Amino acid sequence: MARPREFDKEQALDAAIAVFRERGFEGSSASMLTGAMKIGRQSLYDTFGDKWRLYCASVHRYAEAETRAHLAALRSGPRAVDGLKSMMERVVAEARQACLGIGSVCEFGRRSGELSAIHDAAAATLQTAIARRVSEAQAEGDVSPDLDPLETTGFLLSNIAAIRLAARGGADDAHLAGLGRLALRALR
Amino acid sequence: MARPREFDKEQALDAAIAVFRERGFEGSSASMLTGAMKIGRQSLYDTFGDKWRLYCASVHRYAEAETRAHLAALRSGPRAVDGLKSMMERVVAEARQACLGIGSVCEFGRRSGELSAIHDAAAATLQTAIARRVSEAQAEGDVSPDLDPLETTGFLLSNIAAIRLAARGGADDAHLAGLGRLALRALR
DNA sequence: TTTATTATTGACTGATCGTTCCACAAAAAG
DNA sequence: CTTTTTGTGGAACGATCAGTCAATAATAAA
Repeated sequence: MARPREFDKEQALDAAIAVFRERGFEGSSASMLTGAMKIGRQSLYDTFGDKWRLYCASVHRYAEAETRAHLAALRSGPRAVDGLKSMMERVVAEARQACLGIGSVCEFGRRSGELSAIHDAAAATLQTAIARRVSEAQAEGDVSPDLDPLETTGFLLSNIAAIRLAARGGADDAHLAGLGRLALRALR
Repeated sequence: MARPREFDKEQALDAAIAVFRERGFEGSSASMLTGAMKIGRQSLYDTFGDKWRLYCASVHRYAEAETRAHLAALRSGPRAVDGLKSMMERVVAEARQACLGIGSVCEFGRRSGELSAIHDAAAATLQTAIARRVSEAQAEGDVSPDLDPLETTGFLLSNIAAIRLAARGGADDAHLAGLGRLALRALR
């Protein structure tokens, strides 16, 4: 048979994600990418197609990993509100790294259907999980009963983005923690 | 004497702002800019220096106009909370146009001192004005007295960014209005 | 060893990038 | 008129861009 691939595809993708997070699509050159991924230029094109496909694959992988992390935090117990709280706390703790989702939304808006589909899929998964947790928290008396679970979910998701954006803008940890705290306080 | 300038400098800058808002710095080419500004290539370099200086001038002018609009909305009466409310409502109403401030923060983070200085100056002006209004609203009983005015200001500013980001991501008007409403509800 | 597949590398493409130079047209003041 | 300044547009700069081709080396199964 043949010579096996010498580099790990997903590991290389993670390196590409790191570059795209910091520099965006337009700001990342092929040489920056191959340098970070530690693969040859030809391997990049053979394995991932072209720069745009690599970007989409990066956003997709990033969105899946991020969704997984959110869902894991949401499962924190014993009460549903504890899950919501640890979700926000994780966001605050990791806000120093730029978010690829926000970056791609800012850079492309809704111009690319391919990209929008990736975002929408991840957002839908996350939305149902958070909304369920909000409803539970309402039943447990930790979230005001006169809040609409779906609208509240949108509020939380949008505040997650806001925290990451503030971090990108240079806000310090205390400021970020305050934002997380106020977002949760808004639910009571 | 000499021939006067045939185009209006600030009007041309507004056209450049429109391009940068939608495409970012890296995504905007010199030909796109001169096309939108309706000036020759040489006039661009003579008048604004180079692409980066044009971008900084755009961000600066945009930040000043945006700050002015926020301050004007804040003055709405009769109660301080009405000012806060109309500020948020204006943001919701105009969220369909991409925000150049968010775009530049996403694209460059804190990499450029020149850009950061522009943001910080605008943010400082806005912060003191909003914080004053929050304190007044507390005195009038419309905002919970156990909220820190400065922290609350940061929360409002960050939610303004969140609303604009949600709009950039494709959220409909009802969703945006809900975000504005919940952000204000969080103050009571 | 042979064969098949993959990685690496350097040279190269055509395009576009930001930017400069230059020549010429236009307009206002002397 | 001339002078002076400004705008325009074509040509071209070197650099970099994404992407391709081809040759070579490496590796593993048959």
